[in-house]
Amino acid sequence: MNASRSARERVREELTREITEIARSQLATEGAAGLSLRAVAREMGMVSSAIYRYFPSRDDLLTALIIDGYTAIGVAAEQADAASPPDDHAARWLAVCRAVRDWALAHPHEYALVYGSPVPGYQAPQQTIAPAARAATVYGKIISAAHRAGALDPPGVCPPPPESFRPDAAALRDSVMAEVPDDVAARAVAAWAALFGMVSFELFGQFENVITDRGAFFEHAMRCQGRLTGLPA
Amino acid sequence: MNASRSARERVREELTREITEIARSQLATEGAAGLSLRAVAREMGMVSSAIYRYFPSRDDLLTALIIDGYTAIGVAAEQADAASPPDDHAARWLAVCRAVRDWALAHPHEYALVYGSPVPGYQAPQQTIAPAARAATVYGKIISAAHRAGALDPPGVCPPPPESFRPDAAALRDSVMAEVPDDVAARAVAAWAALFGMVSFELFGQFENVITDRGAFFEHAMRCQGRLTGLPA
DNA sequence: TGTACATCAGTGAACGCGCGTTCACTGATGTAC
DNA sequence: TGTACATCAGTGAACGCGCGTTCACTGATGTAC
Repeated sequence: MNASRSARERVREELTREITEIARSQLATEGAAGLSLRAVAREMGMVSSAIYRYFPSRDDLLTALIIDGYTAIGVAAEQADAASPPDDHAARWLAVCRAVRDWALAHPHEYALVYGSPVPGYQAPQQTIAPAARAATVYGKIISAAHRAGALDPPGVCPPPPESFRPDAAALRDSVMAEVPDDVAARAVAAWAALFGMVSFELFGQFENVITDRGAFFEHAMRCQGRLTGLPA
Repeated sequence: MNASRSARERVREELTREITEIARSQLATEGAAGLSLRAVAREMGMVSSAIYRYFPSRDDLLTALIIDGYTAIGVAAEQADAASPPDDHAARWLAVCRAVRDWALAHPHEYALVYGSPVPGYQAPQQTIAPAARAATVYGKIISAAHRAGALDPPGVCPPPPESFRPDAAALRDSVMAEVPDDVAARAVAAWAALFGMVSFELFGQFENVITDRGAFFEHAMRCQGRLTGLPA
């Protein structure tokens, strides 16, 4: 029977989801290195070997969490962007920045899992690539739209990007930020990296005793980075 | 006898150094979470409990490694700065950036230990604060010097920093970048975070399939960030 | 609708491993008279 | 210069722990005739 087969499948999906959720909450208290199949099983009220019906190994569970992490950040970015006035590109950029930061503050260990130091002994498989690009895609669309609308300042302060960046810029145009010229693409990537530099600095404790009002400072820094990319103030 | 007491002490210092060195090399292959006292002892040809004559716990060994890491980055920054023409502030900034990146690429796990996700269950003690500031101090001196020489462009592209940043700016003037106005301090901190954002992106794999010539791109991005701070091109 | 068979989820015991830390000890090195 | 004592480094055994993974099994759920 088709309905009953999918009944079993529904239970399976539900339990798979529950496992990743418990794993996620363990991540939140122990960090990635402390994630243990046995602990997850314990919390599920299962025997540890039962987990292997759902994930063939610990690394596969980690992969699932990484994909979820990237996806969650991507979704947060998408929602923040969608809630902003489409023609106010600077506001959209700031909204995405805030979304990334807010998500990171709310899920520090998950953030560390995807944007922090790699988990030792873990090699990220191919499947993580597409979800990883999701937030960047939102960003790319904003830059593209701003460029197409003629809303981007001329380079001004920035020197031209290196020759060797040309093929990368072409690839970026094909994937996430259509039509933008090389120099805009270069500055855009730099600003994107700067965003995560700020978030990581805050999250990993580098602003301890340095920046008090981190939300306001972050906003300011991201405005500056936006200006660097050519976005209006 | 004083000479002989210091003989014993010299051996002690030597062995302490050897332990941290072996620990460092283990860090390089296993990452921070995989650092184990027993493995260090094994490689020293000692029994595991002997390590406790030198470090009261695993965390103390970690602390020593963190301090060494910050110090090494600080020293690299100092040397790079000292080798640059004192009046060419943009060159000094770039030299420091390159020094940080080169060191990070040469010691990825040590970099991850100090600037990556915090080690789970490890709380950084007070002793790590001073060494952590060493590289930033070099940077602060460059910005101060540039400001004093009148070599910094007016803010231009950047909005003014938030009110709440004023006390932080005052503290920064007292510690690492004397005399600079609030807005310069704010942009300087943002650029500093951007530097580590770039290095972390590269090191933690975010530039995979995105940036090909990472050295050249890094240089370009850091030039842009320098311009953002007001440094000349 | 009922029965024989196949699939699948979960069990429980076990393997083999490495870890941090403690503790009573031996023996060498240093100190004081 | 020699001897009694104190300090210290390193030993080896042990405690108690948790881990990932395998494997033969039981029993429930689903499938085909």
